[in-house]
This record gives sequence, C-alpha cells and structure tokens, in this order.
Amino acid sequence: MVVPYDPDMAGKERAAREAWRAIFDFIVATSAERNATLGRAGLTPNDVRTLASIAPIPRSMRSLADEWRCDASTVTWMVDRLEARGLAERRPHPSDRRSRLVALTPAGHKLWSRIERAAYQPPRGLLALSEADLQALRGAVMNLPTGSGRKVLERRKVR
Amino acid sequence: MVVPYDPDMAGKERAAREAWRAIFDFIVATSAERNATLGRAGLTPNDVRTLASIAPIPRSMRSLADEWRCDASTVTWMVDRLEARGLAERRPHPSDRRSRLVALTPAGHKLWSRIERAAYQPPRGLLALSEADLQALRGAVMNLPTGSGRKVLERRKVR
DNA sequence: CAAAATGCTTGGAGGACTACAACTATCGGA
DNA sequence: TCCGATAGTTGTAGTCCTCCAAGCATTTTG
Repeated sequence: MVVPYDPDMAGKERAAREAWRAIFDFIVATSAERNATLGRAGLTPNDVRTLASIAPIPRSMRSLADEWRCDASTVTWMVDRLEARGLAERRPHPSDRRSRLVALTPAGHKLWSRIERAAYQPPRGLLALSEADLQALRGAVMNLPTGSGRKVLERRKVR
Repeated sequence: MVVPYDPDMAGKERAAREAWRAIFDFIVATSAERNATLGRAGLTPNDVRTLASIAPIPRSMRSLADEWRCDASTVTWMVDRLEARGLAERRPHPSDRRSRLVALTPAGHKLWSRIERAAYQPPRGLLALSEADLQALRGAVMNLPTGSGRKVLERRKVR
C-alpha cells in the first residue's frame, strides 16, 4: 500500500494542532473565572454538569451514573444537593417503580437557561471567521469520536 | 446614532454561537475521560494545572497564588504534592531569600511533555478545514479578552 | 534601625466529592 | 412462584482541595 505524499499535510496538521491548542488554552484560561462565577451563584461544577444532563429531558439516576461512570451513591449525593436547593426533583418512573426520574423544577429551568446563555457565549473574535468557515468548524467538531490520544498515558502505574 | 443593518450578522452570530457550542460540548464531553486518564497516572486536575504553570519557566509560589487567586497555603499544598512525587522542586530565589522558585524536575519535564502531547491532540475532523481557515481560527481565539458574559450571573446572592 | 509589609509554612477545620458495603423495594425470568 | 438481577439509599471512610489564623524569616519603608 502506498501512502500518497501530500505536501500540504504537514503544514495543515500543524495548523490544526495550533488552532486547537489556542481554543483549548482559551477554555482552560477562562474556566477558573467561569467556575468562580458559578460558585458565587452557589453552584459547584458538578451541580452544573448535573443540570446540563437533566435539562433536555428527565433522566433516571442509573443513566446518570452510567454516563458519568460513577457509583450510584454518588448520583444520589449530587441529586440530593440540587433537590435541597429546589433546582431538581425526583419523580416516579412511569413503568418501573424501582426507578426515579430526575427532572428540573421550574426554578431549575430558569437558572439553567441563564447559565447556558453565559457558558456558551463565544469569544467575540470568532466573528472574524466567515459564516461558511464557522459552519465548517462546527461540522468538524460535531459527531466525532474523541480521538484524544487516550492511550498515551495509559501504561502508567498508579503506585 | 444609526446601527447599520447587516443582513449577514444574525446568521453569522448564530453560526459563531453554534460552532462555539460544538467545541465547548466536545471539550466538556471528553474532559471526564481526560481526567480519568490522568487520574490513572496519579495526577489530579490541579496537579496538571500546576505542571502547566511551571513548565515554561520556574515560578514563585506567590505568582502562582496570584494567578489562581487562591490562598498561599493552597499553593504550598499543591507544590508539596508534586514535590512528593518527584515532579517539581523548590529552588532558592536568586535575589529574595524569602521566596522560592518552583521548577519541574527532569522527571516532571518528561511527564509534562507526554501530557501535553495527549491533551492538545486536536479532534481529527478539524483537518476538514483548510489550512487558511485553521490559521484564521487560531487567530480568532488567541489574544482575546475572555468576553464570556461574565456578568450574567453576577448579582446572585450566595445565601 | 524599628515597624510594617511580604513570602512561605504549619495546623486546623470544613466542604465537595467518591467509592464500597449493606439494605430495601422491585422487576423479570425459569 | 421463587430467586437472581437491578434501582436507589444510607452509612462510612478517605482524598482533594481551600481558607483562616498563627508564626518565622526576610525585605522594605519611614
């Protein structure tokens, strides 16, 4: 099998790498501030993650534990926090009485919509790209497997 | 003052918003896996942040506390962790004997270069963009003020 | 030089996770 | 119907931060 030589490839990979790094650094650099803002609103990062997970549609505890790959008791703890603040509530599952559906309360929906607006605010400089570029960018990132070189550190002993 | 009507603007802002959301969601969705991988290597997210901060050049404890806006004793705690694992070390400050410079050890440099390679691996789909687009994207994100609507949640009481 | 400020560490306390084991209530299949 | 799996909770324990108060060494300031 012949690997075709593409003189553009090296430069392009480099460009992709640098662009991604810029994005990543931007997000990391602003995450502390973002978390601080949310913290001032009394929300931990985990609270926000939970809100995000149940905002589109009520979810069972089990499905949350699966998504986050954590123990079921951890989900109990996290949902308890939101419930104590009146942002989420447990509802009976329509067909399985063992299960509970976790849903946002009206207050939860209201808060989440505010958070979402704030969190997804793009950096203004993104408007420097053309609309076509932006759509291409979106398409490039969406629906992708992670591909984040997840094996690189794999063989490390935990000591 | 007249605000000029730009028929493209609405669509473009929308495109920027959606592209950014796709990127953000991608990073959030992969962050758990990233943290898990690092965790298997015995590193907490804070460990990684510390490594990143001192990798380019040794830093004083004070400058780290300022950057992270945390108590000085928190920095002591975080540097202690890395030092115990042989990844960082405290060195005397050349001109101020109160101060200490925190630097990576050779083992720390080695580990950091591996982490950096893994963490900054761009999603493969990014190669769908042209090199010019990628450079424009990088330029758009770099050197920007955060602009992340940080006032939206500001007036919330912490209770 | 004495006093105030600065850099850092230590001790103590508390919050936010996080998992494991044990237990209850249901569900589902043989 | 009986029994093994499943959903969720509670209790317990341990880690990772995080700050505050106090204290030491050194530097800077009046």
